[in-house]
Amino acid sequence: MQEYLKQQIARTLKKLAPDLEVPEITIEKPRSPEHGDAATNVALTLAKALKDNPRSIAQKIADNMDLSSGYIRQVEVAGPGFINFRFADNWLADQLAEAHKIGREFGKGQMLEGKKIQVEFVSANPTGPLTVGHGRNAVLGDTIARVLEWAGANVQREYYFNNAGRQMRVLAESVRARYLQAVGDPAELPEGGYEGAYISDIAEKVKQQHGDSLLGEEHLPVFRKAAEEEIFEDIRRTLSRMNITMDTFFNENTLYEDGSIDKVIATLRNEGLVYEEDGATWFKTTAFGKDKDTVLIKSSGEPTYRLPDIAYHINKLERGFDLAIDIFGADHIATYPDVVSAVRACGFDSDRIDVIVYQFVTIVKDGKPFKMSTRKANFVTLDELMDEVGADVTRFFFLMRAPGTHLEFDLNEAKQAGEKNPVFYLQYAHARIQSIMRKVRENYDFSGKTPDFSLLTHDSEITLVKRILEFPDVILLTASQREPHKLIQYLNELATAFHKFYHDCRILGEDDPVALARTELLTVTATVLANGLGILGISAPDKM
RNA sequence: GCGCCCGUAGCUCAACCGGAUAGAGCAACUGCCUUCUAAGCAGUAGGUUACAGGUUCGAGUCCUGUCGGGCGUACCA
Repeated sequence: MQEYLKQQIARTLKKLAPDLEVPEITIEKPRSPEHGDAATNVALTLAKALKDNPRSIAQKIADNMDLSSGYIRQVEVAGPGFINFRFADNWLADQLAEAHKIGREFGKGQMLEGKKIQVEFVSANPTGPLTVGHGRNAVLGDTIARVLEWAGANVQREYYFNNAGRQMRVLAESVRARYLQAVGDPAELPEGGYEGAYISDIAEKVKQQHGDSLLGEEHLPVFRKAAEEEIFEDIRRTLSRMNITMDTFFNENTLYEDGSIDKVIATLRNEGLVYEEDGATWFKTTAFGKDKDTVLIKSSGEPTYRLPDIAYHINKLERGFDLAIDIFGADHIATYPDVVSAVRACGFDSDRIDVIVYQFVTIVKDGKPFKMSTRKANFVTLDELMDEVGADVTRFFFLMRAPGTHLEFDLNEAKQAGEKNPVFYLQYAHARIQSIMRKVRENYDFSGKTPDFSLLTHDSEITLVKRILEFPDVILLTASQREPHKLIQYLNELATAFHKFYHDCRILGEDDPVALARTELLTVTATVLANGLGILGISAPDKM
């Protein structure tokens, strides 16, 4: 519908002012229903270019539009120069019939048809279980991937990790220390070692497998490997509980082995952006407006994480993705401009990299902010959270708010959320419909009959139909802005429209034609709810 | 100190990249179950959009400054 209106308006403008360059026309759904079903502000934006007042322009457009299709019932100039449209009922009925025919696929779009997109997320190094802090990243990444798929894209979910650095060495030493303790050796955790109980669990497993044959320091790699495998296994299990499956795991080490790292340095050096000083190798970030240059290789010969980051992003583009999306926490906000600068300096199109920065989750426990640290074992794991509130509520909580806002996660509140939780509002709507469907099947036989949606004339029915028809636009909006909370907001409105319908209109007891039209209206409603919840990775139960 | 993000109802958050009367949920108050799930519906109350200027037909949204919070600002990841 939006597209149709845009076309009509553009055509009208061409007719009225042939020389005018047709601007981007935006169609909005007005906040207030009194302003119609759709509105545009083109007249306001064109006032200057046409040297005419907005209302007069709007009136001319309205008078000259071709509405012979019959889809628009009313065109109206209002306020300072908005043009408001009202949809005709037969258009609604036609569109609903179309949605009904499409069935489970309703809402899928082609905006990103043929595009290869990679979403990289979670990317936590295997040093401990995923915490609530990782949750927002994981759920955002997965949901954005899902909605991009609905918009037509071919999406790959990738997890980037590093199993070789200092972190991992300390982790291995920590496991070894616990192992030595377990076999009766009075060892101590290394400085800055990992204190979590899971370290002892891993040590215990190693002990069961190897007995006390690993006393010498040369066996450290065994502990490292055991820790990595155990923890990764754990992470995978947690992700899967949350309905997340990664397509690929990318080991940072690959970039050293295939020479990408050296190539990046060489290319940047060629561009005059790399130099040596104090034994270290520097990247001239001052050339891109930073007040300091950045170390790429430390004087110890060890690269900083920024170097592989650059190589990694180039690698993504070389793999042929039209778009590579990163899900980053606020702590990375200062580093990605360097990566983008370097990628561009190496001759790649950095517009193909898109970074979504989300603000941190503040955990509130017993009314107080709770500072987490993996190393000090001071954290709430995602598993613990899901044990308390379930995967659906966990996902919903992280998706409810815009990524850019600080999210306050009150554990006590989430735990006692129970039936007060907003996710149940959506699930309840779906379950309620299924319950009606069961009753309808017992009382009616609609086999082979086609619904006549023009019988839907009640206000509550019309509102529900309109909401349903917005779904494809919402998918595209959510996909292009990569903000899942917009979908949640929409589903809330849809559920509200349904609950209102439920309150005002009945099926059981109505004559066949009306009952059939309403039943199939609910079939489509349930489909949209299930599709929407599916994109959020949340279940749509048939019973509650 | 400098850079980025944020500040909207008592609380948690929206507001479709500058549009019409700033909206939901929770909490509070009032109604509605002999009829398809009351985990619901209808209603009341709640606001100087942190503050002060500026830009224009029009600002919660853009620019400047102030205040308050978060994150960076490492030869840590």
